[in-house]
Amino acid sequence: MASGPRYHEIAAQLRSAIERGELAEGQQLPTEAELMAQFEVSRNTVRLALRRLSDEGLVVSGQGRGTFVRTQHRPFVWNWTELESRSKHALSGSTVDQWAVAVEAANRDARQEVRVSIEQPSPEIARRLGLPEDSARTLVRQRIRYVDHQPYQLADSYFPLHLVQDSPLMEPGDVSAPGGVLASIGLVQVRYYDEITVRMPTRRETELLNLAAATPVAEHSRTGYAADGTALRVMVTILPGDRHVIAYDVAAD
Amino acid sequence: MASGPRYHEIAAQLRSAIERGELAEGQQLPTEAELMAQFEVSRNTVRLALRRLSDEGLVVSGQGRGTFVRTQHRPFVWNWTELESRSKHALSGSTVDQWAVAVEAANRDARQEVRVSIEQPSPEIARRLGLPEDSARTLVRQRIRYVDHQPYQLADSYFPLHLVQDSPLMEPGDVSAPGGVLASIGLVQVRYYDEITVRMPTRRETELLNLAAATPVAEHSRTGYAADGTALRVMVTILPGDRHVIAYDVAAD
DNA sequence: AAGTGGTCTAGACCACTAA
DNA sequence: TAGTGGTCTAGACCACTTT
Repeated sequence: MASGPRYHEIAAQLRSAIERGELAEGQQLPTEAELMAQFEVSRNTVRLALRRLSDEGLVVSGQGRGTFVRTQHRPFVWNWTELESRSKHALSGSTVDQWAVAVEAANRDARQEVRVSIEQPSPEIARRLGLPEDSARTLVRQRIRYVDHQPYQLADSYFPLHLVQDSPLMEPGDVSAPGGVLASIGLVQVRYYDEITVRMPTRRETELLNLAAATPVAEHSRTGYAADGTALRVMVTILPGDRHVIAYDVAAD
Repeated sequence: MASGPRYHEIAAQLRSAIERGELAEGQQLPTEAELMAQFEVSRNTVRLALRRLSDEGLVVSGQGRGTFVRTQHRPFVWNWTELESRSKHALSGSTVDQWAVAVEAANRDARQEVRVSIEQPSPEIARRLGLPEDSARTLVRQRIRYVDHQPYQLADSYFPLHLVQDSPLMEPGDVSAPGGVLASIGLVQVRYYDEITVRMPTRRETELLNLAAATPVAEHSRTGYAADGTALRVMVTILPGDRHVIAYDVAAD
């Protein structure tokens, strides 16, 4: 049996039941009391086993409700090769955010809360924007984005302040323009550099995004450059793993 | 104080000490016995607090050793826009795997174990390769890749069997050729489609990659296409979040 | 009101690491 | 050998959801 700890074995049996489909998605697992009786162990041992499954993202527990096999969100595919050009080539002159366009194209409800502020950039942001660490100031647009009224992602944009002074970007609330807001004030991005890291969410992210236990996030940061190589914008997006797929099209040269 | 559970408060104090740098990277936290005395709680409560920090990826515990502030690996940046062309344009006619080239360019030791087999593809792989789900057969090359003798990533490639029959790809062990192995047998990839998802590792991945608790992974799948639109290859790479950064260059059109 | 998981206690022995 | 975290027990009360 090569058993190891008791709770590993209990977790293995439950995991196997889930993988065989014996416990279907969304179905309730036996209660802790039932598992105590079934395996003849203490409650703590049962809870260790359930915790192990929860750490693997297989189950979720709710106080007063029970423990359930985790259900998959329908993930949203973000193709970062096309995302920006979508709004640029949009036929309508609508003043809707490009993100909202993509979401509503999938027949889902899009909404976002925007907070605008002026801040001294973190060393990381300053580095990406090619700004001096000390004196620089950035315009920050922090958004919380909702799809079908569920929090979906965080997206914070950083602009060198001197480039966007007195532009519409400093207005609170959604802003947009045909061809993109940056372009409308003469700042044309010709290329992007994207970096993606994978990590566990911070407590703040867990609360803002209402994340279930054991839900990792992708931190996607896109730096946009002008033709002369100047960095115009950094956008840092926090994408919960249970509701996003990140996609790219790449030409082999 | 808005306290909530006792162990949340204990975790918050320790977290704050870490963020302030009072507890530096790699430094040992107070032992569980010390924390019991300091906060006047039972051991279980201390362990709940530590577990909370461990779930956030902030600390790691080792039996018999203690609990320590987690140290950052030096992450490896994978630029998927350039990765494939690197070997294609390589000056040397060396027979080294393109991945190994990239790693050794960073002055690190690269090694991989390769297992070759012929399998019926999973529905997901069959879909990506555009093969019928039932009858199809694929050549599978499963690799475990090591950097400086530490497991680093898993990379499984899938080829439609009829395309690579009797080719060098069916040899076990490393294979390569100037310009790429696929190209050397007349299969030229002109574009790729990449998808990235973020999730917790399976138990198997945890063990193969020797992952610390609360280490999420990126699952990167790249499908390569010929000029006529035929899918030639799917490569699924499992990248642990604590040692990888994924990068892309994107042209704004 | 009954039943669920969440928090917490007090104790015990075990497995592993380091001195 | 001493000290660490890992596993496990038995019991209690609390917070929340459902009926």
